[in-house]
Amino acid sequence: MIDLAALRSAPDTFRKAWADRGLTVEVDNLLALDEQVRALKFQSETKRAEQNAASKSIGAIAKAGGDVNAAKEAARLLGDEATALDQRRADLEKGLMAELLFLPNPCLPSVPLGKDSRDNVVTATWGEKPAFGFPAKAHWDLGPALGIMDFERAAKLSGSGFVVLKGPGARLARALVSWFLDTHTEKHGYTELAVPYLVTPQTMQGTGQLPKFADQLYACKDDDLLLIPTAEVPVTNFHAGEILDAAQLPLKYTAHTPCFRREAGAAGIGTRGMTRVHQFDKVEVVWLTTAERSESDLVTLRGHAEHLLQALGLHYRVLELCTGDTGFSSAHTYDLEVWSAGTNSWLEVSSCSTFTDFQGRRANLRYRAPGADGKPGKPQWIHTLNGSGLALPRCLIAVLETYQQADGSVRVPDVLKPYLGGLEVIR
RNA sequence: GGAGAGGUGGCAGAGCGGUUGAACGCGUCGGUUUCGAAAACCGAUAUACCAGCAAUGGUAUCGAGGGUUCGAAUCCCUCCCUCUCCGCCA
Repeated sequence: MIDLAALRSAPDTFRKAWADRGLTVEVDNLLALDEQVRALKFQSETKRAEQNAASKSIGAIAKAGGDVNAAKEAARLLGDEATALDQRRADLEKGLMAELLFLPNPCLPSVPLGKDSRDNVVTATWGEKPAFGFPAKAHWDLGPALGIMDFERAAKLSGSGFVVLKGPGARLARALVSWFLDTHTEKHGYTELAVPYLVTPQTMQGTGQLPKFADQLYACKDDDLLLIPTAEVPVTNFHAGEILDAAQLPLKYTAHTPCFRREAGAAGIGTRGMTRVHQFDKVEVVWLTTAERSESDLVTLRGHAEHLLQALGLHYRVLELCTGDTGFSSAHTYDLEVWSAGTNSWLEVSSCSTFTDFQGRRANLRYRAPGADGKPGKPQWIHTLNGSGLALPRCLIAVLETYQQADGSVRVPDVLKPYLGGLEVIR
């Protein structure tokens, strides 16, 4: 959620920021609505103050044994007026909020301008495309042939967009999760969380999935709970409503969860195999930090995700997303894309973003730092960051396709061997 | 799921429907004292919004939402959560 006070003081900045995202926002309407809300609020509060004063005097009159009926009637009228004004305020404000919740976070000024993914900027590339002396296969051929990946039986269980991993395939996925988590907690200083996969609508709103992206979420309607599309949701909201001590920051959390996504409207686009499925595992990293350091922390966070790809020996590139392709809640995003040798294409395995105070405001995440005079300062909004570290299916794809051999077997990357009981080759 | 108890400020814990935004205590911060510290004493210690240069004033918030009333932390209803016992269950 954007800051209404900021919108008031610099409407053109927001207008331009939203235009850069390809969005036309009727800023003047918002401001007019805001003005009405504020005026009504002032009026109703003034009335309420008069009523409170009147009520207070009734107590004194009654105590003195006087007649209280006239005063009661006067107070009742004041109360009715205040209620009427406040009702109008509440109606208008509800409408205003409903609009605000649909407005995306402005991108930082440094973000490259652009319309869509074609305008994203490649800022770095690591490693090289693996060279094979044979035609490289895609994972949807390699996996089933090795007997570690079963799409047909998955479809029998759950329909399209699901996969069953089997034997060494299942263990390889588990190895990746374990190694990711161990690396983040032991080398990068993260605290691991194991969180609920079902959350309330309120929680979804905190990170920005609701109200705008309801159609992408699986909902358990009988219980008013939704399946998380990413660990970002429960982890970022973990401290929702709290005022943290500045000395605690930054808080760095990592969590492994399955992620559930309806992928409505995505059918047919890069959906073959397990590149885009309705349920996948992911290790996420989340930072709660301050405005002063959120941008530099984003680079650090991205480095933690990159470290994993490098240690796995996977060829990847870093994209800086343009204004038109940056996600709704994000102000600045780097994507990491790994090379799929079997399909000659790049696959997004991580998206690292700073949300500035956008989620902090929605989730009511604040911190307090000592002021210049040493006394506790005013609460400030927390800046949130997150990144995949990393998304499982596409890492699995990249590992299989990168480490495949002529006979269809797959070598196990060195860092994962301890997690696979020393297994060298999946065959 | 059934029965019961309860949800009040950072914590602990009071609160006849009427100067209660909320006692007392602890904690925290500032000051006095001290060579320094402890102890003691004094004072200050929620959040948001609105008006104001500011001082300050106003409104709201005692799990959430409704209701009764001139007035609700206090009464009523609904819901949520926590705890205890029973049932069920990985």
